[in-house]
Amino acid sequence: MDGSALSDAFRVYLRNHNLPVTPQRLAVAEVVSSRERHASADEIARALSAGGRAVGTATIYRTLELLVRSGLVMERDFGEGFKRYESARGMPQHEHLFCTTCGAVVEFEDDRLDRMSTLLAESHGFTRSSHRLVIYGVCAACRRAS
Amino acid sequence: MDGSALSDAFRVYLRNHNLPVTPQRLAVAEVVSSRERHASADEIARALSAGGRAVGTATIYRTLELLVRSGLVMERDFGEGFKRYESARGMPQHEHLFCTTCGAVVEFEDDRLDRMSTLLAESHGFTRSSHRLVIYGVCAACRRAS
DNA sequence: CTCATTGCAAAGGATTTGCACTAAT
DNA sequence: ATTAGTGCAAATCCTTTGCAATGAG
Repeated sequence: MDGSALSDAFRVYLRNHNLPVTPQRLAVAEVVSSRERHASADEIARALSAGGRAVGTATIYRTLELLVRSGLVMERDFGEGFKRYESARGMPQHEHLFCTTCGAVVEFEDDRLDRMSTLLAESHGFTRSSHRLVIYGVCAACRRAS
Repeated sequence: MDGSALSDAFRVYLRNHNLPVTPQRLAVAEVVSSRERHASADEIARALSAGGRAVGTATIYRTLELLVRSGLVMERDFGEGFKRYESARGMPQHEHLFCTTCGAVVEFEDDRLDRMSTLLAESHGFTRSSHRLVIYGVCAACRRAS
């Protein structure tokens, strides 16, 4: 039950900002980093409860806000009506494939998209800060099953 | 105050599906098509009230759902916490630039992105149905003002 | 000790739903 | 006449906030 890479980095971040390192904060960070699938606030709450370390809803949201602000976690929105969170890990900018049948998410990187989006923004007078691409479709498993 | 292109098409859609053509439905369609800026449900409600043709919130949402299902209107989400709607008009698939300072939205088309997203999906075993790209940045006007 | 965090419960904003009433066909 | 739509208000869902009790530094 040693700290994950994310919770270690979060600990450092909190210290550097003179913010208390609490077990709740570390627990939330650990759950986010332990999930392969992008977690929603509700899923994080359930995982913590299931592990006997229940954390209040407000604290979960407040911690997620901190994690996002620290740059350690990315906030995602796949149009489901709520947000999902994923560790920023070593993937600085990446895109998502979302299976509209089972909700599976596949990530991938593509340098061309990064460059292209910057150029597209500039050609319309914008200074690009980031972009978000989600491709919707049906994954191989679901296509086979149908 | 004759029907817009959108409300005319909506009328046809409703007839073809044996759904009643009501003044509320046409009014919502007209407001959506009359706005250059993508409208939120709330903005549509205000516009209708301001025009002396107030429509109940529930009806607005139910009508927007119909318009989306008909393919005449597209639902958009710029991460503001609510959805926006825009007439599908003659722009089949297009991308968005979102100014993080003033909220302005600029639309543009790019065939390469369409083709690229299909290929990217296929290379990961997905059958693409659609994609959504939003580039976040600062528009020329806001950059100048800062 | 002092000040920030926690958790609960209440508040909020967007969207949905139940239901008596009204209108379209 | 039938059948579906409308509007209101209550209900839901996700997220935020107020505040007394608690814990970190």
